[in-house]
Amino acid sequence: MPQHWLFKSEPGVYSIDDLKRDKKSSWDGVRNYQARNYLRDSMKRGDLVLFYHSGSEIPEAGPGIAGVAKITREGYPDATALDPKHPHHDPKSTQAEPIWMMVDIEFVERFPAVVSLEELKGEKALEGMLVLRKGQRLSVMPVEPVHFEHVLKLGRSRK
DNA sequence: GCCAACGTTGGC
DNA sequence: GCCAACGTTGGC
Repeated sequence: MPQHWLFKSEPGVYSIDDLKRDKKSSWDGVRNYQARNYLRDSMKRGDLVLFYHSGSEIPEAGPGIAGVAKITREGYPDATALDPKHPHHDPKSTQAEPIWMMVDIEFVERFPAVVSLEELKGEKALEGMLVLRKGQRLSVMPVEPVHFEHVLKLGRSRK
């Protein structure tokens, strides 16, 4: 059984449409230990990912879940942390002992319209969902299967 | 090991 | 642009 996750991205930086265009992408740049542990230890090939748009600079494109992706490659060393010229370079991370991890994902589907954070908060069925917790800043987090299924239903039910 | 200072995230 | 929440850093 595949597990379920939620990845946050600022759509101005990388959106579901960018992923649709690219078909696949490496999920690099995560610099939080708890998130790193999920990337390194828990994510498996075939796991499904809710693609979340956060803090958009475009006011009418508020935060929400924009679509679905799938994990195609399990955790491996984050190349941006090892590259001295990269803005996300971390001198503490080395080839021999990499600190930060990334996974690869591929595009699965884009919802006809983003399921807004406001709508998610109003759903009884999503009570307790991690991303809805106040002060929840993890960029990568697990999602319970029932919550995942409910979000899918919401996302597919609109035009 | 405590905790103040600081930086970042992200909703509003 | 503001600010609450949180993680990290560094002085002691």
